[in-house]
Amino acid sequence: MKLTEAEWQIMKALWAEWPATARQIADRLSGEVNWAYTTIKTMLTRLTEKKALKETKKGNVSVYEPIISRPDAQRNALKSLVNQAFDGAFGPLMHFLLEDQKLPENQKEELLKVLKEGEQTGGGNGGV
Amino acid sequence: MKLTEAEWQIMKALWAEWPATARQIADRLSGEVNWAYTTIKTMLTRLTEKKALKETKKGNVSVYEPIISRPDAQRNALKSLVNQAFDGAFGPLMHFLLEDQKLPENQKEELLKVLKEGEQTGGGNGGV
DNA sequence: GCAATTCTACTACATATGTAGAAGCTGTCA
DNA sequence: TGACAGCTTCTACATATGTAGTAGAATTGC
Repeated sequence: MKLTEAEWQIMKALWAEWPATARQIADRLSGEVNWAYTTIKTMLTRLTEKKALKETKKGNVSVYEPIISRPDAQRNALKSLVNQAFDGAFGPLMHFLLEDQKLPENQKEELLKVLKEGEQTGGGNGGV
Repeated sequence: MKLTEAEWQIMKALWAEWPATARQIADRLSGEVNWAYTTIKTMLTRLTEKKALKETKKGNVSVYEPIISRPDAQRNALKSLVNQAFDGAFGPLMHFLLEDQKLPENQKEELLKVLKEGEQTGGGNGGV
C-alpha cells in the first residue's frame, strides 16, 4: 500500500476522527487545500478501491473509516524511503538524521530518553 | 526535486561512479532490474530535463554525471516523508523509529555514540 | 408539492511515470 | 565499401495521479 501525497491529506483528515462523511472530511481540509468537493469524493473512492479505507452507506450517505492505521501507513512510507534512499538500512538513516539534520538539543535529549526507555522495555509492536 | 522510484535506481547507479555512459549505467543495473536499454535512456533524458544530472557529449556518446548529490536527494526524500507522514517533526519520526522498528542493540549503541559525538561537534553541513 | 440543496455515480482530461519500439547515424572490421 | 553493432533521438502507449464537471437521486425547507 502506497499512498500518494493527495491521499495522505485525505487519510490524515480521516484519521483525525472517524467515521466521517465526505463533507466532514472536506470541511477539515478546507483550511489546508483548495479542492472541489468532488475531488475529495474521487480520492475517497480511489482510497476505497485501494482498501485504505472502508465506505459504508448510512441511508444514501457514505461514511468512511480507515482500514490502515496511521502508524501502519507511516511504517510503510518509512520502509519505502529506507529501501529506496538508504539501501534498506535504518542505521544510515539514523546517522543521517543525527549528523545532518542538526536536531535541536531538546530533541536529542528526548531521543536519548527514548533510547534508554527502549533498553528496559524492549518495546514496539512489530511488523507492518 | 522529487525522484520517482525508477529514477532513484538510475541515480544510484550513477552515484556509484561517474561520469558514466548510458551503457555503463545499464550494465550496473542489469542485476537489479530488467529494463530495455532505451528505457534507461529515456530515464536519463528525463532526469536531465529535471536537472538531476548533466549530459555531456563525448563525440557522439553521452556521458552523465549527477547534479544533485545523493545526500541531497536523501535529505529531500526524508524531508518529504517527514512533512507528509510525520507532520514535519523529526521527533515523532525518531520516536517511531526507535520504539517501533525495534533496532538491533548494536544499532542503538551506534546511535548513542553518534548522539554523543554530536554533543561535542555540533556537526552537520546544513540544509537543502 | 415543489424549489433549492446536497449527495452520489460517472465521466473527463492533463500531466506524470513506467516501459519500450523504430528509425537513423556512425564507427569498425572484414 | 558494406554489413553489423552500438548509440541517439523520436514516438508511443498503458497506467497512475491530480483535479473537477455533470447529471440524476434524495433530502429538506417552506
